[in-house]
Amino acid sequence: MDVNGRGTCNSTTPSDEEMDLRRGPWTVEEDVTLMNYIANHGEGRWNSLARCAGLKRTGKSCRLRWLNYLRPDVRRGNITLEEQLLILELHSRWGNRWSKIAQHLPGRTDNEIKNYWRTRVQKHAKQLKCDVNSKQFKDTMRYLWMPRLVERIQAAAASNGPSSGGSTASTTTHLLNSNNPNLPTGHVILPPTGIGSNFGGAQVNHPSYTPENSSTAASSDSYGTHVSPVSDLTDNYSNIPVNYNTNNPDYFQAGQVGYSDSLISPSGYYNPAMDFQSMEMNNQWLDGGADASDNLWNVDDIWFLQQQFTNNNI
DNA sequence: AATATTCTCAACCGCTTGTGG
DNA sequence: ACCACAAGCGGTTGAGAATAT
Repeated sequence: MDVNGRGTCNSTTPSDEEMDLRRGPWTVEEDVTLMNYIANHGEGRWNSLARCAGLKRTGKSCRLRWLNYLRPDVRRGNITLEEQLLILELHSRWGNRWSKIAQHLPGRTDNEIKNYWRTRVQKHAKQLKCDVNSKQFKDTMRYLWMPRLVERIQAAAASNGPSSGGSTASTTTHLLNSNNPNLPTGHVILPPTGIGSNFGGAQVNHPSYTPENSSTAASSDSYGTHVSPVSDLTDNYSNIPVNYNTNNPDYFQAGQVGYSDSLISPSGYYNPAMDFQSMEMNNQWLDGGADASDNLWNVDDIWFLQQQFTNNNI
């Protein structure tokens, strides 16, 4: 096979029938052909690239294969805890803007992040019997899941020691810090002390969003994609005093924007369908039945949620 | 061991946006 | 301003793998 695109490329556009276009999984030969062609000619102009390379594929298919699989800087393997945290955080800002989120996770593709969200995050929402786009679930992510991830990252860092690579406390801090180049500017989340939100009577200052970014988060994008109404959490609450009194003080710092809305706010976000009895029945939540990397909540978390829900539902 | 069910992820599809004539 | 085409994006599907029964 001439991997150099046969020298001169026929510029006519044969029909699909003439091309006898292939579909489905790529073969090793096709991968090699595509990689060699791009190595010699660069990427772009995907339709003509496919034709000139002698690939019986659509340009779209070639582009996707290259971007999601063959590109040398594509990172494969499990999503790390830090990456999970970043995905959750960025999704809370931008919604299903997978490509935009992927830009902040070097080597990860939008497809991979999208798959992660669907298979892991939506699975948890399903297990909780609530909608993944519900405020209830988003708050649960923000005030339980994400802090839990931070804990685990820091625990891993502590056990690995400061000199080890990968997940270190400084890495975590870096990821969460506004100086992190992977994060949008002005981004500050999960400082070490203080919790402000009214999470079950305890007010929690929203950790992640400033008034300026909340306005952008609230807007819908040009695709009409749902964007997390994060600003709903911050709007109108900037003057509410901190009144932290939960037994879970370590996750969010007072400051930034006051935030008093909650899972169980008087506005009625508590959903009785979020049934912790059933959660307990589902031992995945309690005994590690799920993959360890997914099992972000433990008995204490669930007890905490139950207490908060109970106290505020009287 | 056989079968059913669930999970994962690569690939496709349809739509929107960008660009050049 | 309009059209055609390419590129990009997010949603969805389906085959194979993994796990449960």
